[in-house]
Amino acid sequence: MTGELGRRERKKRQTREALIRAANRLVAERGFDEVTAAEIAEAADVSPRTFFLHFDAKEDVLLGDARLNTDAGIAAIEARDPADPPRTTLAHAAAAMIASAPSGDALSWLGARARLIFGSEQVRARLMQRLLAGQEELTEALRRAYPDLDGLEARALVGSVIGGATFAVGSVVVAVLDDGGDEDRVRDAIRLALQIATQSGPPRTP
Amino acid sequence: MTGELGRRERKKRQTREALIRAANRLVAERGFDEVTAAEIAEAADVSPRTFFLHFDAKEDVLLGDARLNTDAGIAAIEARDPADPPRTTLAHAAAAMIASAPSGDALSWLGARARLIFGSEQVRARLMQRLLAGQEELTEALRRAYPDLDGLEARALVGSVIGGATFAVGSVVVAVLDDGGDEDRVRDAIRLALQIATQSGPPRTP
DNA sequence: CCCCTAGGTGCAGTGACTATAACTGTACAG
DNA sequence: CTGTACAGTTATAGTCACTGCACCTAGGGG
Repeated sequence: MTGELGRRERKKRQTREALIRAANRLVAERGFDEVTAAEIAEAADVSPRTFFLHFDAKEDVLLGDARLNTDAGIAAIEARDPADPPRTTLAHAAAAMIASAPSGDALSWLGARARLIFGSEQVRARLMQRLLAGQEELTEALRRAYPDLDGLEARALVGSVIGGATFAVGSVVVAVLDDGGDEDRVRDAIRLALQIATQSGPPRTP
Repeated sequence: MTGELGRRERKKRQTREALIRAANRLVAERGFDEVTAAEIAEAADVSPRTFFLHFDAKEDVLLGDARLNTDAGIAAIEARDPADPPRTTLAHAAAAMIASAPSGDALSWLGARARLIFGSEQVRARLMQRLLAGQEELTEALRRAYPDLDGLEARALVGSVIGGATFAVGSVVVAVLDDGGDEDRVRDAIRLALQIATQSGPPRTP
């Protein structure tokens, strides 16, 4: 067992990569709805059945690994500044989840793929669903970090911050893309949305 | 043309009501995934095709009218207290949207149907998707109410508050239902989640 | 060299959703 | 009262996402 991967594992990855590459190309050319899963498989030169052995849903081929988002969020919670209140910690977690990328600069990755991900209502919805699914684990992580927190309160906090950040980012990205915005403007918009979503609160207290 | 509806319209409503009743009964008995759209149509004594003429998706038969949610939110924004900042106004809108009911006491209605709506991941996801779809109109309403607000900022604010409230409520409702909670506990949990989601904000400034 | 296993394949099936064309009762004009 | 336009419904026949199953083949361990 060295760090190297066996031939089997390498071939599996090749197949997966081929599917991702084919999907990105076809969807960029024709749009998500105009491409069938079978076509993606065909373009990657594998059987249609194989597509669904690698991805749980057609949308997932554009979204990377779901664990990645959740793990990034959990890591951010565990790396919290002990002085921060839960909401602030969660704000960092939300930013980490939304920007989590396979490698390299996260916001660049997201900016470049924003058109693919947010260009279809279905893919957007699937992304939301996946972030939602990760909430349970995030709540556990938050309660570990703040043992005094009530269970329902923790859930509400996690949902509030994660959901808020996700919707805020989704909304501005779609708007910028509809306006013909390029990768840079998408990145700036994401930053703005995260800032607004996580600063929160009425200015002072009237 | 009095306030009365013609026979045609009445029959259409009867069909729709029959579908909703059949769906509620079957789903309560067997769960959302174990009921096909064709079965609901059969139980309502209409053709499967008719089902999809009344509802865009199988999930929608449990969710009422999408316009209802959006309109309730817009109404809340238009009825704002001029002294409130945008975020506070949006908090009211979010509460109105989530609790909007066909008639009568909203939270009771939601509490009673929570098991049906939040009992299936698919239905939950569809609800989120619909709330998301209404964001554009809410943003317009918000900008009408606060003309100085920047477009992207308005979007981020709407997404942040609506998404936050939705995820928070969804999360706690599922938790309470999983715990075997009854209608009353669901109502209380919704109230708590809305409060946490809309109070927001780290104590002061970082 | 052999055997077990995991990735991949082919096939047949389920179920959501749709396009199309036809049918039926209602409304309404004349 | 009658002809006609049209909305709601229907039957038919799809398309497409996704799944279960039996099978094949190649990797990798012994």
